[in-house]
Amino acid sequence: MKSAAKITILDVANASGVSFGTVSRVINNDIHVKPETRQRVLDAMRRLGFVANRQAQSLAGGKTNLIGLLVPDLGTGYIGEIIRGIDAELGLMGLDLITYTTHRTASKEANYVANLARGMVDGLLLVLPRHPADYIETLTQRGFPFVLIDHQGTGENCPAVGATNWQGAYTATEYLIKLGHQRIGFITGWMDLGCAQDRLKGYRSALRTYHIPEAPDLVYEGTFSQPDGYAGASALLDLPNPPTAIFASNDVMAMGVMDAVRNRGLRIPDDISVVGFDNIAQSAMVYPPLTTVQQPLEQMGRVATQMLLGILKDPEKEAGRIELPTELIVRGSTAPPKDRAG
Amino acid sequence: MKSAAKITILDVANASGVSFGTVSRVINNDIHVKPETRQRVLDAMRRLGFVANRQAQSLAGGKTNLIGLLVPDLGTGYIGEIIRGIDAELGLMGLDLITYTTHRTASKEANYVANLARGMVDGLLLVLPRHPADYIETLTQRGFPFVLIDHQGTGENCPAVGATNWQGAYTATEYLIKLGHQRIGFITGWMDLGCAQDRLKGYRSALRTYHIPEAPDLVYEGTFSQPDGYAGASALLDLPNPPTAIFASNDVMAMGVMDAVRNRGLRIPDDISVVGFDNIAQSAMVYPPLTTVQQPLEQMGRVATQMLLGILKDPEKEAGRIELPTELIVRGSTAPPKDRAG
DNA sequence: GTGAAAGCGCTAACAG
DNA sequence: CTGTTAGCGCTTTCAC
Repeated sequence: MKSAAKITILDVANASGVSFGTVSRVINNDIHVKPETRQRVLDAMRRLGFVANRQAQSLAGGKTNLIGLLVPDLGTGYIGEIIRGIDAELGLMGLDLITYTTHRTASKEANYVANLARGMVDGLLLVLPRHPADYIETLTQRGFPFVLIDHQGTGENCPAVGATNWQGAYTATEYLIKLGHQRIGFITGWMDLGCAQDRLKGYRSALRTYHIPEAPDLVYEGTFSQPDGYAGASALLDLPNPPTAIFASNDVMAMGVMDAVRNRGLRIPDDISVVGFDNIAQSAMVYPPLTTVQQPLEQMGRVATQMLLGILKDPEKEAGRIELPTELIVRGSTAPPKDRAG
Repeated sequence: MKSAAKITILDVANASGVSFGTVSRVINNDIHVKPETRQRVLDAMRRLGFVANRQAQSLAGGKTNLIGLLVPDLGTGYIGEIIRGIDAELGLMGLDLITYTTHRTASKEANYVANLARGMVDGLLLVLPRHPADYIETLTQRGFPFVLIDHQGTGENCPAVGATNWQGAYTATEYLIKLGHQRIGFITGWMDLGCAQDRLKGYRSALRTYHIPEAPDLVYEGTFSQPDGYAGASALLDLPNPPTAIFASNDVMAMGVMDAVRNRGLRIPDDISVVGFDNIAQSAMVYPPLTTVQQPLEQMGRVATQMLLGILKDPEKEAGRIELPTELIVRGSTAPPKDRAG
């Protein structure tokens, strides 16, 4: 007997006494096959354990039924949530997802994009791309379908879904101000990412609205990772006139902030209020539970996928940037500042 | 000008004045090409923006240079760590990784395996498979290379890497016993997974070693998810004679336990000690930091990948199960029981 | 309805 | 060293 790995439509054709063209029709649910014949082929396929070779299908057919997803990293709840949304939408359409991790390496990113766009997949979903400029032009001009997720293009108008980062940061800062905080520390994310820039802008706008002077030393530049939160908080608390609240540009950094605050024997929220951004699952689990700005991550995945499917169906369709709303989630890590409360 | 998406080796051949066979040699770093010719081809490739079509390469060449990874889920730090290890090893060999998420659906799992094993990838890495029995036999008999990660086969002897789950659970339980705990609650994981079974067995063995009677009502069956930790802890604390320590089969459930404990106004570790398993990044970040059993997740990814590469190179090579050591990490969530300490 | 034939873009012998 | 020639397994015309 032939190895199961090598069963081709030709074997199925022989086994069911039809030409291999007919087998192909059965595979592709072509209507022009007599039900009886179809059944015979189906039986043979099952009996032989036939599985179509995708490489060959795509090479011949020109499409792969595969969507490529490029993510900087996994293991942060952040991406997992987005993927959940993508998977859900894709599953509905019978498309499969293949995920690539760039580990924040711009060269890998561009390389993957080149490969994927070259026959591996039908469309691309790019989460938090680092240097999209490197390849977006190429993608666009060759008409390859793609959607950016959580990227604030630097001018380019391309299909993208994000969240209202500016608004979220503004609202959170405003909330701290209304609580009575005047000195609010801010820890940024990767400043080459639009979302990080927007959060900083939102923070600044809120300060301006409430006529609070911006102190440059209250802004610490981080990279969205936990140690940055720790280092940032340490630096801020070392200031001659330290802040009474710290707003980190994501939850992971906020965890680092909490750690640093506690390690100095200060209490949250009594001595220092802490606010994060994202509302990842852990933010409700830490102690005290973290006040944060929620991003609708799963929904962002869903919407991005829908956009991509739309472009796939009608390549002419113009798709711009969609922004989903953020929401302030107040939990236990924030309170009025001590000097005012006491 | 031809669209960049359609540049084939034929175009490159024409542009550089050689046959397309030579272009293929250049692509594959064949030694039998005059340096001068090679350079000319390389130049043409760059000029035309040529990228080889992977589908065609695999169809013709019989290999894809792609490794498939099947995971139940993403977004738990657990998998992210493993992937980091896999990526590192694969990167060294110039292989790419494509990740599939099964969302714990057994049918999806079997389906993906069938597809992947059929030309999509050269080898398969399966993390925490749910129903490997469904396809392992097929995979084995057709000689398709694969390695299971963190799966305790139910009898089958196939390539796998895991951790010393029994030992880890034994050590942690022993530690609690030596602290003075006599009533130790245990929350299991998915009991159809070997690792979950082993952890339960390790817990039981430790109790037996120290002649502590096993109380069946102290064992709560969970599914590795946070709500289970919450529910399990709630059930255990409702017991007429509640435990003084709770050992959850993973960190995520331990977070749920901590939550439940706190919500009842009890203090950790003063009133209740809590222990987890895995040592995910967050376990050091929660308050109090969690005592847990560390699994060498990244290393598991590395070792599994090395095994797979070994099998890929020499299919005859027999590979069995490898177990990597676990280690107890003592942090702030454990202390002697109150009645004994006080 | 179904068979036959022409590729999809590339690798891998085989000649020279 | 380089050109030539078969396919890889499948989709898609085009006939009948």
